[in-house]
Amino acid sequence: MSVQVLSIKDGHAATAGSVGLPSADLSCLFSRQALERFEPGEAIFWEGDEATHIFEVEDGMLRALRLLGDGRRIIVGFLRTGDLLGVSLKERYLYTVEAISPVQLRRFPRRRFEDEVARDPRLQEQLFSKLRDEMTAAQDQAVLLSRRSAEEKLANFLLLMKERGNSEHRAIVDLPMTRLDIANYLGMTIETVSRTITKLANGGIIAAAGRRSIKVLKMEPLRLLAEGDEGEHWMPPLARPGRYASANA
Amino acid sequence: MSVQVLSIKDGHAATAGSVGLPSADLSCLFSRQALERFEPGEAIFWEGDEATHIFEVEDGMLRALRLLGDGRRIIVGFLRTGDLLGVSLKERYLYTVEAISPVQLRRFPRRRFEDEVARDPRLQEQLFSKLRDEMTAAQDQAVLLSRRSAEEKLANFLLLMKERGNSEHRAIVDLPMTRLDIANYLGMTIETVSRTITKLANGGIIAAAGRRSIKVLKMEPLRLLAEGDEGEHWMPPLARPGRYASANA
DNA sequence: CGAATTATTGAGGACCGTCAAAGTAGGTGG
DNA sequence: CCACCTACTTTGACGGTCCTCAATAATTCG
Repeated sequence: MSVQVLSIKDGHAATAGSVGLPSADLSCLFSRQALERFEPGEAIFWEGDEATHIFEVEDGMLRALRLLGDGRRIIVGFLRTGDLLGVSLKERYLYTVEAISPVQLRRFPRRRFEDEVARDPRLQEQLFSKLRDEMTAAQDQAVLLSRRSAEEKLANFLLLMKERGNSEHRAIVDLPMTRLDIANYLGMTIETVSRTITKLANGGIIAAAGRRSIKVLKMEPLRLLAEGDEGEHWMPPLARPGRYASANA
Repeated sequence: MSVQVLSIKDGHAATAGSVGLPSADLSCLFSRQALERFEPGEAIFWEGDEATHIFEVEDGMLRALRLLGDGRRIIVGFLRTGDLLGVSLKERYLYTVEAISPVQLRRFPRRRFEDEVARDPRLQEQLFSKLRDEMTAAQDQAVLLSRRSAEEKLANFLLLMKERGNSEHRAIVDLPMTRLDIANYLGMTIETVSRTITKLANGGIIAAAGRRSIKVLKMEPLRLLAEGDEGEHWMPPLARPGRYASANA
């Protein structure tokens, strides 16, 4: 396919593949880096710090957050095993990242990362793919936030966490983050998060299994709630209120 | 610093620097393409369409929107002169784009675009930069949507539109989009948008100059509103309610 | 086991969404 | 050129949802 290229940098000769595949995978860049551990609550970096490194999450869950002028806290995303951290940045990190559960990750200098990527079309392709995923996630959050009711938001959140959960076959959704994290991700208060969970539990749609995990009992009603098809299929047979937005063209 | 590398790919030799500037600018790719015109309301492409082209906006304003299952309309962004359209995509467009004002743009086949970019490190750099900008915009919208009050959201929106406005020196903010567009961008209703504008006007912070433009009279109060420092500096001297979110680490 | 943190539940009220109607452009045809 | 029609915007009244404040309950960790 493509001719192998010997890349030379700062006097160091770095083979870009030699015998087997070049650097078949972005992860290969990280695989030789030391494994670092972070305890829950610890920060990996802060919003505004100079963006010197890219990270790959080996294990655990993290939260990315921004602090507003008045002290309000906004969670812009949750990171899990396999996620790359810091690829979408210019000179400075634009959010703080903290460990939620015990975390293991590997770091790679941003400069070298960019050099390596610029050098290998396969890595380029993978990086673009990651960036597009991140874009999609950011837009999905925007869509999520513009959902109207608390129920709708939470239903969507649960489905999101379920899809990305490792135990794919089970109906158990892991929620390592606190209620405050959820609230700050969905743009509501912890009280409303709590009340909405209770409400869904009373409706028989979910069941709280411990505080940090939830079991989905009825998948379809949850999906319908998430799509905005409120009521109609579960507990209180409320009259369906009118529609929200109208098309205009 | 680092040794120049001649990269060879698929038998094509691409100079990474050579004499002059290769294709100095991403825009150069588009400059030879035919200029296309769209009238207000016309769609450039639809969500779900196969993503065959990349576009560069020459003139005018567009909206990018997604339709939810229940017919709700969500505006995920506004595009202006100079913006690239479709770079963050995989196989399919993930939103519909429609002209708001009369629009002129140029299109470029996505395949060729990607080839060209893969070939020239300078274009790569520029593309990454564009992608990062788009990322930042998406995240900023998420932050905007998680703002609490309508006033806060609208103040932020006005400042956003002002910054990106062409008449940088004036206090006039152009709003070519309808109230419905604004509402669907901020996650509220047209009535609330309208009421909030009236409220700001009554407070002497802005003045409506025609239907589609607004004059900012007092910059500082607007900034404070945008930051969540509500009241305190303008009309009704309300008691400041308690804080919303608390830190937790 | 006790202290601190996190989660749940309750009561009250503000804000914004809903429904409804009037007002304003803007455009087309008589 | 004005009348009329349509689309958009503004304003009003009302009710529901969710935020605020507050107290209690459940967990975690020393």
